[in-house]
Amino acid sequence: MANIKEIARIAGVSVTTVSRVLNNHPYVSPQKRAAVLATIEQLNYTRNMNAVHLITGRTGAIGVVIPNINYYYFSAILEGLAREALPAKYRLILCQTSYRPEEELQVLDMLRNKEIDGVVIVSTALKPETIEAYTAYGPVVTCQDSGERRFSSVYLEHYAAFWHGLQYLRNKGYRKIGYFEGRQHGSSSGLRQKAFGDFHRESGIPLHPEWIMFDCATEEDGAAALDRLWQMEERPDALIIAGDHVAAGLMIAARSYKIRIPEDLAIIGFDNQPIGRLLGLTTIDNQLFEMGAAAFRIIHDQINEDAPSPVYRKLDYRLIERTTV
Amino acid sequence: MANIKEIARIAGVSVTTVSRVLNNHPYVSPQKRAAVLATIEQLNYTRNMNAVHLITGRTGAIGVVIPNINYYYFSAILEGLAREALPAKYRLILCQTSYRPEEELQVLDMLRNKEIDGVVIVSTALKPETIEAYTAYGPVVTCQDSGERRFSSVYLEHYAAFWHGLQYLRNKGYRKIGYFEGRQHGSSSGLRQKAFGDFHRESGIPLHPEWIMFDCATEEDGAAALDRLWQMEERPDALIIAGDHVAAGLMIAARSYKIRIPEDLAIIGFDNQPIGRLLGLTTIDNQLFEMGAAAFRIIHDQINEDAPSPVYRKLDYRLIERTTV
DNA sequence: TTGTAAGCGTTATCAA
DNA sequence: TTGATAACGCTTACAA
Repeated sequence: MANIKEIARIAGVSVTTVSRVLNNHPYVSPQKRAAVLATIEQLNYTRNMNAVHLITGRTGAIGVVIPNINYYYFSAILEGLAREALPAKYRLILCQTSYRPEEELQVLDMLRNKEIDGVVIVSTALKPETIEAYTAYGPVVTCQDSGERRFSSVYLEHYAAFWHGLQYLRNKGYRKIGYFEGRQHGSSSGLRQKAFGDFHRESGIPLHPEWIMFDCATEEDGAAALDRLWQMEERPDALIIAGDHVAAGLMIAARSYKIRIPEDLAIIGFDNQPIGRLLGLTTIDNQLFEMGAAAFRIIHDQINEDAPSPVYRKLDYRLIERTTV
Repeated sequence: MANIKEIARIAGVSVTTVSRVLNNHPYVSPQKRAAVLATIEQLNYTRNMNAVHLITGRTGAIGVVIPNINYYYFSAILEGLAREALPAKYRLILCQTSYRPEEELQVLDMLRNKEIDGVVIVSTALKPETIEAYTAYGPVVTCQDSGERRFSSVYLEHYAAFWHGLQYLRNKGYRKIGYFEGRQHGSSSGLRQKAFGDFHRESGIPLHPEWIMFDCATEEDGAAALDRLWQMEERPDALIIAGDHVAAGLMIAARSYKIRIPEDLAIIGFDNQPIGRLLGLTTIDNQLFEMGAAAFRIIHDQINEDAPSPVYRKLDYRLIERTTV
């Protein structure tokens, strides 16, 4: 493949001039510019971007740490990210980590290696301290609340949002509340668990630990959790479920038990997913698209600063009343 | 940041020796190796990968052209791709294109620019001729049948699979068949449409064009298409639906019409998605994970050849009988 | 087993 | 407005 030197030679100019044409710099006469462009065309030339990255110290790429692209929660954030990043001419390097720390560190190491200009951590198993150590190499944004750390974050107040949902159930008269959750140990999940505990304590409603089901990640997990619940002697009359798709699985399974919703069992979901809309699921919207979009905007701003201070951006939640409560 | 020269200077060796240590080459004495490693540790050094990419002409990255990560069909292929690529130490550069040719060309241009070592095209709006032009710059694999082109492909026989599904419906006694499809103009979708037409012609079953619903991409589209269908005077007694999630949306909506499945309406889906499993949806499995995995394996093999011949890998489909037919 | 030096293909600097 | 030439940070002949 031709390189810039060859273009220069054939066009009868210096490599500097070719470079200027390539980068739309001023101070190139129309004649030379035309000659260069013609030669580029003729030789079907394009730059070797690795050389550009080397000398400029920039790559125009953002690394994305994401546990699983298959789940709505993550893919919606990613979608928001992509919608902002691609028009801004940034590429996204995706790393699906399944919460494996080695994989997550690999992306952070890419920042160190200069392969990427910044990192967006959608969800992680890493400790905040570990992430902080990498901020020396470039901007890092997480999509979860990590407190006032030395890196930026865009986050939803999971504690308040969950509390709001529980309060809503209580106001509607429900006193026996079950809870389906994804990961047991996770930043956002931990906040929701705390809200669940604190709410019961403060409102004096007795908490049934056996009605808390962890590891509900898929529709089928939701269905299976209902099976377990319905084998119990005492059952809840309402459920709060992290993830509308899990709630959807449960609702579908509920039919075979002839459970009427909300008469026998009220349900409130989380994420405002399309499947929940279809099922009339009452849910809490948490602005997933905006989360991704905001994360990119922060990274983008910070890439051009030399010692950026971390930004903490809180997103609002919103209860969407439909027909399951 | 420190560079290889500085490491060499401080460790008291040449840059070559440092490079050898970095790349685990033989012929380095234990003493020097130790000294180099100690210095690397001490200065918290890592390579600038852009320089490595420049000199080696490799980047260890694969570009992925994917219309939308949010849809199961695509994300499942991506998942399969990631499962093979990441352990092989390849990174995936994801470009969500929404079938915009400019975006798709951008990925192919990255191949030209040496930013990536190969391209996997999950689904595309580009003409095969356009793609062929880029094979000069590196290996390209598509996940759809493009005929015997100058690039590789992993594909499902959509025509045969769809025919199989239609035949199955016919054998079960259904003669009034409707059809929900995603994109009207698409490579795989075109094959399915042709199968639908040919099947009716050959079997003498009258085809009702009004029962063909295009642009069914989401659960809600499936529900809406049922609405339209149920306003008609004459209705089908069976449906073949490209995409289990669309079928799922329809099944959920069917409840409010009190439609019994399969007594009033039989349904056969496509993709074997989890939501379909939950609903007992009869479907056609098309090995999406394997499709992604195979695509990577082909790319991976071809990266090391200098003039690789295209590989055409056909995947098997399988009808999964459940309860909706 | 080690080191010198020549690339890789760009952009940046500085002088003309 | 132009062009030599020096970076950028690494790998790899080739020589020792």
